[in-house]
Amino acid sequence: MRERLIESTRELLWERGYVGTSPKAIQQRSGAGQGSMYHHFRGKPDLALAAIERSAAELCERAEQELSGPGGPLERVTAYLRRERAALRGCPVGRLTQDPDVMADPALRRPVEDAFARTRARLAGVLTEAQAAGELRAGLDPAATAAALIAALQGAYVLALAAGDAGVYRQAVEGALGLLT
Amino acid sequence: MRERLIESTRELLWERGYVGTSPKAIQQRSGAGQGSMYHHFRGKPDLALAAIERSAAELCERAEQELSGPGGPLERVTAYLRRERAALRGCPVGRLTQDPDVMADPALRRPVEDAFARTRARLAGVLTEAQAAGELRAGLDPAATAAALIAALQGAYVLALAAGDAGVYRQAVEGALGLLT
DNA sequence: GTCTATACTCCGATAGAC
DNA sequence: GTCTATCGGAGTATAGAC
Repeated sequence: MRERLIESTRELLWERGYVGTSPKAIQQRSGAGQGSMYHHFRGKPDLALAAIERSAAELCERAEQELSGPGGPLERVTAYLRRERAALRGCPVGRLTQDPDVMADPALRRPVEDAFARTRARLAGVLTEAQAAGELRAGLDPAATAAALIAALQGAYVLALAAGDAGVYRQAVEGALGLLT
Repeated sequence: MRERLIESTRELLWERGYVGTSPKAIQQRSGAGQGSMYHHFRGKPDLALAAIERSAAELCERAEQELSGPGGPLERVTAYLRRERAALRGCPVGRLTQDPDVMADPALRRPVEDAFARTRARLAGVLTEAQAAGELRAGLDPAATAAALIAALQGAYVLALAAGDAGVYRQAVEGALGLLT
């Protein structure tokens, strides 16, 4: 049951954010009762913490898969950027950033902060490799470029959601790749 | 009073989103009473519509100022990207995109959709000018590049919020400019 | 571990007096 | 135009039985 509660909370945080997710909704989706939920977790923030930590870890792992995968540095960056993502669902971690109650709680906020900091650093590292391999213009600042690329991904979700069209996500990603190569 | 209600709602939508903004909070911030609010507006969605339309219009106008301002095409794009923004407050329009209740209501959603569609188109136009002037690589797709740049801005807010540091916003913007020029 | 009962507050709105 | 009263439901939890 503990597991079902965490997964249901992850889904709801993704779909509706922290303020928009009520204990009752979590119970209904997971099939757990009131008592069960408060037995496993102290309350909504505690449950949210478990859910957020898992989502943040997943974000890092998936980035790591592509950025440490096979192929040359620029190829790996391209694979990372082009990965299939559910554009119209938004980013499960990036979304939390817009939630004042999450950002106001240091415990809830830390996993989000760490996930982006680590991914930015990892991407910057691969960009540095790309420069060393002569695949990328030497004049570019790897850290700033990494920030710009990850920002483009996060913003691509925003534009796709605004347009109600996943094609806009892909367009933005291809635009970023066009600038990079 | 009508005016104060709209402005208070704009602020609250910006800070806390649609789900996180209650009629009571609007009344307290604006100084209006229950009766006053429901006299001027039919309810929360009606008031939110007025607030969202104004914020969306403002987004377009400010973009227009820079993109139609003085200077060469690439210079105008740079001015647009580099404009001083309250990074840690997020984008008042982009934020709404993460709000399922806003996106589910066609009336509330339209201003958001239009604002981004128009800004993307306008920026693509200036990028085309830049290509014509030889200031920008001819191989780039203006529409995709415009989407990528606006996405980078929107995502820069996300990264800055995650890091709790406005410097990250500027870093991402400079990274995008580095790729562009 | 899970269930039911209970509590208190806030949400979003309506009604009618002034 | 604004105020107060009132309302049914949802949010977030605690207590105690099973």
